[in-house]
Amino acid sequence: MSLPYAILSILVSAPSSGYDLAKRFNSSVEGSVGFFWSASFQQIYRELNRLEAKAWLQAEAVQQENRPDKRIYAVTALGKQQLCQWIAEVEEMASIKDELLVKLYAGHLVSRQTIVTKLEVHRQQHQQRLAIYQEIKSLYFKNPQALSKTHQFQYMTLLRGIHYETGWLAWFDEIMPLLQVTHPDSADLFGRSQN
Amino acid sequence: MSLPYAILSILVSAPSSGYDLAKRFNSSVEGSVGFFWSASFQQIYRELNRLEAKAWLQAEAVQQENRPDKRIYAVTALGKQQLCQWIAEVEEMASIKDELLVKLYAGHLVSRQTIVTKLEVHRQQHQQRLAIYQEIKSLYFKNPQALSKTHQFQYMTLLRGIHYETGWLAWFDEIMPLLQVTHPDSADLFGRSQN
DNA sequence: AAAGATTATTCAATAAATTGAGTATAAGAT
DNA sequence: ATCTTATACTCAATTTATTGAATAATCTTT
Repeated sequence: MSLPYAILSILVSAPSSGYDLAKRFNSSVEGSVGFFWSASFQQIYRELNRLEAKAWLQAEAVQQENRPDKRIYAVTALGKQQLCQWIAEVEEMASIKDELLVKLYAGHLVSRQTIVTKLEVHRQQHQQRLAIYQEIKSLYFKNPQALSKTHQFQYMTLLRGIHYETGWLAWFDEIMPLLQVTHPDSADLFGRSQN
Repeated sequence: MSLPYAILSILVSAPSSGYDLAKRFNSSVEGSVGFFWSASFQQIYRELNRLEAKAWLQAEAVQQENRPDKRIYAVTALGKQQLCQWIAEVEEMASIKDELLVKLYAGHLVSRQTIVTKLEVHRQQHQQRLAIYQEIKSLYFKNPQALSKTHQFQYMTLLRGIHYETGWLAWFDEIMPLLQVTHPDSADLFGRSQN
């Protein structure tokens, strides 16, 4: 389980409240951290408490005037040491769990239109994500040579996001034509939903 | 949770034992289903029992002479109907949980070599996966136009795997040079591990 | 003949993730 | 003045996933 380490990885360069962290883990706009790790706000708050109890994090209460007060978490020396140790460990390739592909695999059970519509929706979502990532790139990473070490690594994860979304789009463009054509030998000239 | 549906999706075109299913969900060689959904054998056996209890699956005991007996599961009419219903539902984009990218994000905390070595290992793993997928493509999907509907959809998921791995390789090739160069303004000429 | 690998499956403890409700402050909109 | 939205966080029930141990038959290797 890497959620605690994912939290540490962010906090180590940007101390934040649970609320801010949750946004970075869930929104594709803010921080783009959600691209490589996602977690619900309940998960994050629970984990922050655990990490504080283990003294890997320390919290500072911040009074605010225009909003509710909050607690800003920062990584302790111990936390940083634990994070470094974890980074050095060997990790497995990330496993994928993709509902769309499961559905596509069994796509022969439903109408072509059902699948095509789904693919069109997802294509647009990936397109939008890509646009966001490219926006971030052009705004904050205009000159990659001049980045600090910290930002250099963040830039690399952003590039991964861009390649990921580009890969999706290329795939959509390759398979869409396969779906729209009805082949003469397919014995399926009337749009029936069965094989 | 889509594990029950992922199981149904496979069984609907290929009735199998739990053991065979588990292999398809875990190995990148056998069936390539593990590319888009992964599950442990314990998870699969538990789910098979649940699905049988709900009558979405029916099992047939098969006596074998050269191996232990087994139970072959097949999807019932009810199971097929439930699967179709689920496919028609709207699904979210798959969320990603990638340890490597978390570690890369915090890569500034460790030595460059630590990161470079990791990336080289992963690059090779993705290269190998791609080779497997391309092997499957050239063996079983030589002539995409002539595929049955069922195989056409399996082919599309295979293509997704190929695009995915290709995207990883392109990314590795883009970022590796960024890591190996020490910039004159980086104030880090001696390979120290800190920022 | 014994040891290890492969096939085939079950059980149980623990950890983690999901879902849903709930609390509270304050800003802005209708 | 009330409704909605945003900020900020907590608790608890349920479901899922992970981890580890077992059982048992057969085949292969030493």
